[in-house]
Amino acid sequence: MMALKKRSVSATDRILEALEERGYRSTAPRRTLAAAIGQQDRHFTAEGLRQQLPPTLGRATVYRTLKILVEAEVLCRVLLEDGDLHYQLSHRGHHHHLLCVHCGSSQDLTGCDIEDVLVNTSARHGFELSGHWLEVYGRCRECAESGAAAA
Amino acid sequence: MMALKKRSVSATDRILEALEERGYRSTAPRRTLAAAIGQQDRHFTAEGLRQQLPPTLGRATVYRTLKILVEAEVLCRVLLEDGDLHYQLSHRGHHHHLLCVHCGSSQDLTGCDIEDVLVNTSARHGFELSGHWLEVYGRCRECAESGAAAA
DNA sequence: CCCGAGATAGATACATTGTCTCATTAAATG
DNA sequence: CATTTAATGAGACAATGTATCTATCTCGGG
Repeated sequence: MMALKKRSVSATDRILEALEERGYRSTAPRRTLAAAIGQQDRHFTAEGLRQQLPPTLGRATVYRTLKILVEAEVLCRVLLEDGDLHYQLSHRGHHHHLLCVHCGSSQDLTGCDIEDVLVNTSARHGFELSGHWLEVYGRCRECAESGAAAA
Repeated sequence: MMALKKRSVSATDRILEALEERGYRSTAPRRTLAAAIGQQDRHFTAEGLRQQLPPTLGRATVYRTLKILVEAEVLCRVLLEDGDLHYQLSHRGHHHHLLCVHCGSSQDLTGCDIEDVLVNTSARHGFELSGHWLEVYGRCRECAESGAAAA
């Protein structure tokens, strides 16, 4: 039999590779963290992640590592509608998220022309655009079709 | 002579009216707060505002009032590029901000078709859009023209 | 004009999320 | 395997906001 899934493997490995590429040492705490992050199938909070880790793993280590991984673009930060900051695995460089407010899933927003619209609109204001932050909230196809109560 | 400016007056009044409309009582702390907010010409933080107020005005009161005003849509929250949360007077219901990373000014982003793009793009993902959060960072016309160092 | 119900204020404890310091430990390398 | 230096974990500290509680103030009725 062939392997049925290799996602969790590759996510964990991708994290470890990113650390190595950047010259960070391979340590037991980081391997533990990488494995835990690789198992997340939703966006997660720093504290939520920490609860899934051995309590011997220091809080500072969790935050330090998350920060490194965001800088390495392996993780991206997700701002929920209520202002909560979550993290999730990042698949591309710059992208946005469609966040389902009902089931908590998220999809990457691809093939969109938002960047162009922003550039044009900003230019009309004489504004020289350097960056932006966008989060989109709503209900994913599954939740919409299952007739979940509207928000 | 006619009055040259009535902006600060109307901003303060607008805040007080919004409170009254919603059934909140007119109290001395709220009037003080409204006056202080009316004088801000930039987005501000809760703590920054507090420093401009008499220290007898409790911290909880500042936060409580800001929260009420955001709910009343008199103020809106602005997320800076570094993650800092600021507040500023809101002029319209739903809108976005062009935030100058150089001088700290902000303009409202109007006459844009971002909403349409979002609706269409989301629909392609089977996503039923209910809301979004967008902040745009860059340099305003003045800063761009004055040749301020690029970010 | 005063009273009483209920909203509000301020003080302060607490909560959350994250950063900093520092002594100790562990990884990489010759 | 010894040395160098990054990384760890514990816990103090910081920033920002919320919850609790009692005293006070506002507003409407009498």
